[in-house]
Amino acid sequence: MVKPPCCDKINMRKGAWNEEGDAQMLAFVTKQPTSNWQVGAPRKQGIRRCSGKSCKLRKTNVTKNDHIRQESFTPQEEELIIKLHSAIGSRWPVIAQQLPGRTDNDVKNYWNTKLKKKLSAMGIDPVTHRPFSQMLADYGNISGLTRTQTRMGSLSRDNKNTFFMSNQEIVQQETLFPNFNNNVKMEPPEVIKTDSLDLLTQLQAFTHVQDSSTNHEISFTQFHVSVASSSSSSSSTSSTLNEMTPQQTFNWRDFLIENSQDGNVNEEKLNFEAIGGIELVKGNTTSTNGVKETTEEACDGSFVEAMLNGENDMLLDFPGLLGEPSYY
DNA sequence: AACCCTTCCAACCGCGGAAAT
DNA sequence: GATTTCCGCGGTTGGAAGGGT
Repeated sequence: MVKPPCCDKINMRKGAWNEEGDAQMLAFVTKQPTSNWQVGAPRKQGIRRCSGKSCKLRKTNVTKNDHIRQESFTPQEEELIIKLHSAIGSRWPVIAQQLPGRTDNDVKNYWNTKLKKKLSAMGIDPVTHRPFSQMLADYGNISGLTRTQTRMGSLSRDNKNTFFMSNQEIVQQETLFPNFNNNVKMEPPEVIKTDSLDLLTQLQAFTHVQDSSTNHEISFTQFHVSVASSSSSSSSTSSTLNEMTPQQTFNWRDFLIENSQDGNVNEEKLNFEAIGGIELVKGNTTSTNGVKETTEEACDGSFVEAMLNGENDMLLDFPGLLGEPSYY
């Protein structure tokens, strides 16, 4: 047995909503719990729209004036959108979370209609956030690398794209985004402010991958993030940085590096989850008596996302990232 | 005034994963 | 486990509004 269809899509109304439909919809959604208007109930109330999907979207737009900003995006918001898109791609709900008063659709529309063109005009590919010239140059150099080297090379180039632009590109960006090069500088601040943008900048900064045809290595700069103790340690969701009070210092190096307890072997293990342009990777580098071995795999970026959301007890939520302390 | 072009944004479409049966 | 629907999300479309000629 399967679930009955909520909507046969016959006699359903499409296109713009009118006042009558809005009134019906609002009367319905204010009476019903959210779980009810996600299914077929709206149609039973005479609202001739297919499922609650359309109602939900319309409600978002109708109630927009109450809490959503109507003015155009500020340069600071533009910068943040570009940085976040560079880091996590077109995950608009996540990006919109970092922009109070903006919906995911607002951000998406702004990106598609304005920012993509702006970046293209600057000679930067809005998909990879790399200069077109560099992409063309790289296009001829794809052969000859192993799979890992190719991917790590990509990560490296993405970071170069973020941090090491040509003078011409920097001038272009300074013209269009006066504050943009706050992101370009490699050095993360020693003491971290508690807002998401800085967290992202630091995430980009801590993984600096050097790539060559013969080896690659991961390094980072030590710095600290101020985070608060969670008031409810068992829950990691819905806490925001604004609600937190800095109480303790978290050291990235302590988190990322596991040192061997064996005094006879000089070992350390570096765990990482890195933002690499359009890629997210996690893995670890084990160094035994100076011999390094790195494993990597694609990841869903949940760790990065948790940090962006200010989930201060993220270490408890990502035990798999640290893995079992194994040395070999 | 009429037409054309551009911009903006609400709404729709289709996909993939989750949930229900 | 298989099948079907639900739902969230990214991408796209189309109409309204405004500006230029």
